[in-house]
Amino acid sequence: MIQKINRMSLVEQVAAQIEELIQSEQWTVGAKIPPETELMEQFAVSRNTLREAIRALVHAGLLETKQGSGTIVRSKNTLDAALKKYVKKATMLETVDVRIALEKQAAELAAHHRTDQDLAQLEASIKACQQAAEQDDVDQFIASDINFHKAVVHAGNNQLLIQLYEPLTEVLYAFIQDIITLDKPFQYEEGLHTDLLDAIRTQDAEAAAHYIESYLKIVKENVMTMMEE
Amino acid sequence: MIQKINRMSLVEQVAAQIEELIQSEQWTVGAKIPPETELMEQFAVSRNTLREAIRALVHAGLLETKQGSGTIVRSKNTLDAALKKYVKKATMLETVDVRIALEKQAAELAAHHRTDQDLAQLEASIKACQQAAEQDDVDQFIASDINFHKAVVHAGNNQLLIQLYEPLTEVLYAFIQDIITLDKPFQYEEGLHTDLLDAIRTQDAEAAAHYIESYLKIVKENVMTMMEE
DNA sequence: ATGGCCCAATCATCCTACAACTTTTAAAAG
DNA sequence: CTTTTAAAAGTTGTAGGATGATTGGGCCAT
Repeated sequence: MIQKINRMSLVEQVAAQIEELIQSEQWTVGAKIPPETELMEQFAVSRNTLREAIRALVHAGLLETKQGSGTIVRSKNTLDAALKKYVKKATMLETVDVRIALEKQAAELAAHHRTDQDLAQLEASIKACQQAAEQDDVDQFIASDINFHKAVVHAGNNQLLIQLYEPLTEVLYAFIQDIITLDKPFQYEEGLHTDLLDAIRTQDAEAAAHYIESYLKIVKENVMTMMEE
Repeated sequence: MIQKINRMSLVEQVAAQIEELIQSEQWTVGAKIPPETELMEQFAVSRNTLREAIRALVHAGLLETKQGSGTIVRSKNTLDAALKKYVKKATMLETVDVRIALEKQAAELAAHHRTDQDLAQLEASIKACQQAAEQDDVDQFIASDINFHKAVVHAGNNQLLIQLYEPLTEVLYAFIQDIITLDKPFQYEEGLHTDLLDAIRTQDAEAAAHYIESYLKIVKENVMTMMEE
């Protein structure tokens, strides 16, 4: 059996290797990578070739270059960057509907697959929400609330779903902030969280999906009223 | 309010312009773009700068270069390429669960927002399935079936959701082929499609979600039995 | 300490040259 | 005239060098 020769261009090879370095966390997010001159030697390619590879990853959102300063690792994967770009362009209403879709499914999966560790994480998130609420710390509360929802999605144990969900949260952060601060003197209804937690704990998928739905229905209504203004 | 100075590099500017050309279909998918020498003049930048811009878009999956031949437009948007890459790496089980999440939500939305045009498209897809089934044309049937599900998602009228769903279908195509050809002498249960169509027509969101769920549960079970082998 | 200046490091852009590959053209062979 | 072969032209890939622009740190005078 004769195989086709895999003729990857040098640029692609270099880019793939750098991606691998980032993926394996040998180059960690936030860290500065070696300067061009050094990388030229290490990869044994010309300046042009190296720069094209780096530029490709910069455009993909994995790296960020600053003239005069250097190049740093910005993100671990491409999908995250691409999704963020798209979510930003989408309307808030569409984003919420997608969030409902993903989070509902995640909650059902969580009810099936949740581990003791997942439950502990969920409880910790709820406790953080309580504390933030007691101290009237709105920012902290939003962060904790989002952490709770992230924990639900993580408990679902579906990597692809997690990858898709993650970028949504960041975009929603600013929005939720608006709702809470604008809408009403913010008060924490703990029941929304604990009901969901109980459903996941007792592995009642149907109830878990129901609670997510009723919670996000409120969010959706807030979005729609905001759009009317 | 002080704004940051927008200091876009030449490469970014060129890349953005090319992306725009592709997005606006002035450069259509499959068509060959002008050679480097020509683009250098048009953008009034050096070859390096132009090449870095093109390379970024090649890496993103929008363009494809072949040495000695030229560069062609490969895809209209970045998300599609990035998602495909990720979905390919994900397990089939995870992919199916994500598909359930998106398609269920889309079906509910479709029940609310469907237009007469959407209904006509759904009916046409069902008819195509029937014809393919009568002629025992498996490939054609799978294509028609996928078209039906795409039509459902499109009827949901959520661009972000559509963007996320689209890449899943391609990956699932080959898989569905395996199920049908391998599992049993393939027979078309028209009820699955018509029930869903009726639910969407009568705007019964709950029933629509239910039919999607029961349909995809079968798919999921097939995936799980295949994985055991 | 503060502000201004210089200097080294680093990325940005441009240029030229050549190699590798593809397509077209034209010549040569039948 | 058709087919084959070879040359030529066109296009992308890689290399190396040169200069400009920006950043960050160190030095010095105030």
